[in-house]
Amino acid sequence: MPPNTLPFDPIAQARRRWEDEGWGDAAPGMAAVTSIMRTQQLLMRRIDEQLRDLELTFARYELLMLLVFSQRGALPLSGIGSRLQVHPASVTSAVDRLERQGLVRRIPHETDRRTKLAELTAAGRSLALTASERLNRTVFADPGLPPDEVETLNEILRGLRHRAGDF
Amino acid sequence: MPPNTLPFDPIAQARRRWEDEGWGDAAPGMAAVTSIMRTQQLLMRRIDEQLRDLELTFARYELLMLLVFSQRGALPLSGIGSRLQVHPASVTSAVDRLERQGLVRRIPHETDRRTKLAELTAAGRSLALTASERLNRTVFADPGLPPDEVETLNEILRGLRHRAGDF
DNA sequence: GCGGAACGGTTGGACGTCATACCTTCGCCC
DNA sequence: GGGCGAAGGTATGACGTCCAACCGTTCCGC
Repeated sequence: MPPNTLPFDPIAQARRRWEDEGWGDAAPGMAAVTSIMRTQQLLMRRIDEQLRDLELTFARYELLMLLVFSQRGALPLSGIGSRLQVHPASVTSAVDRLERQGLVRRIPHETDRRTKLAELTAAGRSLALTASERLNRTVFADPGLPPDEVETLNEILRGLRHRAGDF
Repeated sequence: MPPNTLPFDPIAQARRRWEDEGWGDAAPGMAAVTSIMRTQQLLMRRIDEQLRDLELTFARYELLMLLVFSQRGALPLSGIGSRLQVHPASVTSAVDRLERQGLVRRIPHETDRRTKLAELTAAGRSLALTASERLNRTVFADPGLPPDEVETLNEILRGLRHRAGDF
């Protein structure tokens, strides 16, 4: 991992260059998009670092938590895909790995023979809670922002996601 | 791509479940982190869709733009890595592809024989500008937020990145 | 000066994501 | 009720990211 610290803000610099180039109308949006990308990268590293010794990734953690909160402890793969907004092939791949790890089982749908459900195992449920406890403590409880900015961020991104067709 | 639109905000739902679980102190941060992840996913798709027929990805586009703005049109691979905050292996891989596409050339460093520079070709510079024009028009000029929220977002994320050691 | 530490880059492997193509099963409509 | 399109999953392959290990080069301290 590159824990390098730059001597300046690369995004502010890019924004100035955008303006110099005559792209002033697009400069704020460029900065915002780039900021999101970079922040995601930083957070993802921080999270995966916490999950590494549990042999989980954020993608698989999210999938597990989805099952934990799904009462029956089982969901059709298609449901997982639309809930997490990822490609069907990604779901297949994640469930494959979780199944190999013994955290999830594939079971047939009651009536629809096309559909398969991913069902949480006891080990899967237990590991999901361990991981949650750790992420809550080391990342979510202090994401790196004052509480009022966390809320502002949530509101702004909620609007963006809504307009982007997320929900 | 899953252009699926959910009938509710999945992050708001997750937040409520976090609170029900007794994790209220971590709930806002969890929502913020998850929002960043999901927003990045949406934006990345939107961008890659625009770049696809130029045979570029956002990662390679960023690398090209770095070179465009580097006066000499050339930078050491290590410099690219620390500027974009990506692993050296990722730089090698991106430059490999750009070189195959004829957009970049690897040239030796004047004095340090360990170092290689990635140098923009004429085709690389031209394609970078075409891609910029398109992204400015289709994404950056309207990222999906009102202008004041774009600025607020930029400020909040600037702080987060700073405290995360980005610069 | 010289020997070991640090640096720059590459390689190979793991994982996540997507696109495309394909198979099975379901559902609907004539 | 038969056929055809849609839906659920999977396989394959491309790309991006990281880690761990490695090689050659440079730097530095004794």
